[in-house]
Amino acid sequence: MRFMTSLKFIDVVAREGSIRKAADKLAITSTALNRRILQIEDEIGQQLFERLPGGVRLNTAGEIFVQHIRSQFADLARVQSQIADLSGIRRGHVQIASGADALRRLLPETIATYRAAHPAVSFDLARCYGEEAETRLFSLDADIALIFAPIRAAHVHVAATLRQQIQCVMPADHRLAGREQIKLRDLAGERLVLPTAQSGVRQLLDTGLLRRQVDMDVILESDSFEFMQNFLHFESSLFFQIPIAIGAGGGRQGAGQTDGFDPLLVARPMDPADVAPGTLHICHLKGRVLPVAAAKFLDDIITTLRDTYPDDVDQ
Amino acid sequence: MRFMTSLKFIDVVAREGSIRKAADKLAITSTALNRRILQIEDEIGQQLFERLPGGVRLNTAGEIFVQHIRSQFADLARVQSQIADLSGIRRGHVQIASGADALRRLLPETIATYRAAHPAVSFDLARCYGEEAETRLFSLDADIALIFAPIRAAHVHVAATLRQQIQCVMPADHRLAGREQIKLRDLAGERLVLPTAQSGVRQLLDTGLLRRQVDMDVILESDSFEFMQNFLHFESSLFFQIPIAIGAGGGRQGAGQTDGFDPLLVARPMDPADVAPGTLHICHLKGRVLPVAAAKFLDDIITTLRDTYPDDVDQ
DNA sequence: GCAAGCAGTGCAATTTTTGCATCGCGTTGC
DNA sequence: GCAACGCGATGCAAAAATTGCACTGCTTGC
Repeated sequence: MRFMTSLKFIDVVAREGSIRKAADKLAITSTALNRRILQIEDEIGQQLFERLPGGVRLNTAGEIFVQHIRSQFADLARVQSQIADLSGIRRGHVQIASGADALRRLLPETIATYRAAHPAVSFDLARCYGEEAETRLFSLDADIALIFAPIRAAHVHVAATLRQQIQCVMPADHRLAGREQIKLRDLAGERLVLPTAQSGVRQLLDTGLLRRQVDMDVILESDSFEFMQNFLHFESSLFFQIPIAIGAGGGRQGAGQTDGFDPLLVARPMDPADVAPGTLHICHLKGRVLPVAAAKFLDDIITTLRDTYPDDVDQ
Repeated sequence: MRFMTSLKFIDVVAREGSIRKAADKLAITSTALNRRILQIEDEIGQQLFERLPGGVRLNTAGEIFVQHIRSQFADLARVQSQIADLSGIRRGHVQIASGADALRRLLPETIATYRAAHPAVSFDLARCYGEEAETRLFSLDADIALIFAPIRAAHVHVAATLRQQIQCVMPADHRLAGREQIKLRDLAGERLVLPTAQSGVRQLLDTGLLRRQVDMDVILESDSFEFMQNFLHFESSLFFQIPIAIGAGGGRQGAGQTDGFDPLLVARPMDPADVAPGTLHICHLKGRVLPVAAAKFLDDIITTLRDTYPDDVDQ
């Protein structure tokens, strides 16, 4: 897109915080880039960057302008996908910011199904925590965000929510494996593997644990569910997941064994009285018209979730 | 704005319907313009124009793309005015599509007041009838529209409305000048000067006249209120206006004589039972964020109207 | 069937953009 | 406190793009 290059350049400089670094990334010389920026500032009639000894930084005008640039790019993508849609084949690119939970099973499955129907659509998955996901929506680096945590920013529109009760995952021969539900006091003396403090699952657990003085043995913290799950094969301990991450059916949350999930492990729900259910938020930027591909995929996700967890989806 | 020229070119070609005519208008050769368009079509990967023997015409993809281009321009204007606002002085340009009614007194006064406070803001006034005003909003050739007629299109957002009773204007010595209200049957035998059929005033009159079989003498039709008003100096007759066009105060609609209005003429309201009150709609494009200058002016207009006609403004 | 008007194209002139070398400036590290 | 470093800015020549001219092929209207 030749007619967008200058704008793209500004965006990159803003992200890199330095003309030279941005020039490297864009494979041109810093002088060429520098002059393009000077030229645009001249045309706008306003400085967009503060010149600092270590590089450049957006000033207020620049912030406004860069936000405009990003929305132009997002809008152009939407228009292109709309135009491509005219020819029957749906083309496009969908950018998703998601927590680790949804990346395990929900998104791989949903994306595969979607791509089977629309092979010309490509995807970009960024794993991140709640706040970063919201930032990505705002900077238009993500079309859709799946956040298992409260929504903070006002600019986020929640298209649907899914209630999820935290599951306790353990070896199939664990002493608690027979229980229908796990209570917090059952965890006393157990070896626990917990997600990092930023994780929504962890925050819900912490809230529950704060109220009750349960003496526990936290042997490990990790931000990788895959690691934690595999760790259980080597040392008998407990870790925590939400159903979408293990593919557990909604109605029969206690079913434990689920298709494709590790056969040596079982999942048992925590008692809702002890640990409150969390909410997965499926969001996009408020006021934004999504590209057709992204809009349709958003639809698909919500439909999939409603089919799987008919009672827990709200819109 | 160098980085927008190619897009501007496409917009002009779309409007002109011919590359050569557009090239003339843009003061470049048709070959240069032709190649820019071919290049962009190439970059988009899609034809935007159908080539006809007599010129070019947008195809569906082109329609979508041109709409995108126009919204980009409008958005750029908004961003620029927002950036200019940072430096304290409000700059900008406000484009208004309005019926003749509001152009007579309301807009001159309101714009003058606004410009006294913000001299760096310029205005563009296009006189047009309801449907064209809606089109202008959609093609982003107008930021704000004042329409004294029903709103047809779904893409128009009505920010405020003003009820207006049609006034009958006559020489001060006319036999009806003594009446508080004019009834349709009073018009029997009178010489009438009517606005054109497209006018909202005319449509309301016609609706009223249709129900009653009043025999009238239409001696003149015109789309110029100024002409009609001056005509009354030479031949005693009646014409019709709404209060905002003659600056009549709201509560005392029967006051007749109003500041600055022709001293030889008086205005008397039509009986609402005979001719229904009309509605002035103050609108902008739905979903659009107006530039600061336009947004503030819209505010000013509504405030002015509410001050003048406290009981007749709805929001 | 001929003139007029249209979009598209090859080629040379022109304008714009780029890269190199270099400057001035502020920070960092010894 | 001074040298080295990294930053953005600038003069100038090379490279790349855009442009204008002359011309083609096509359709329509007279």
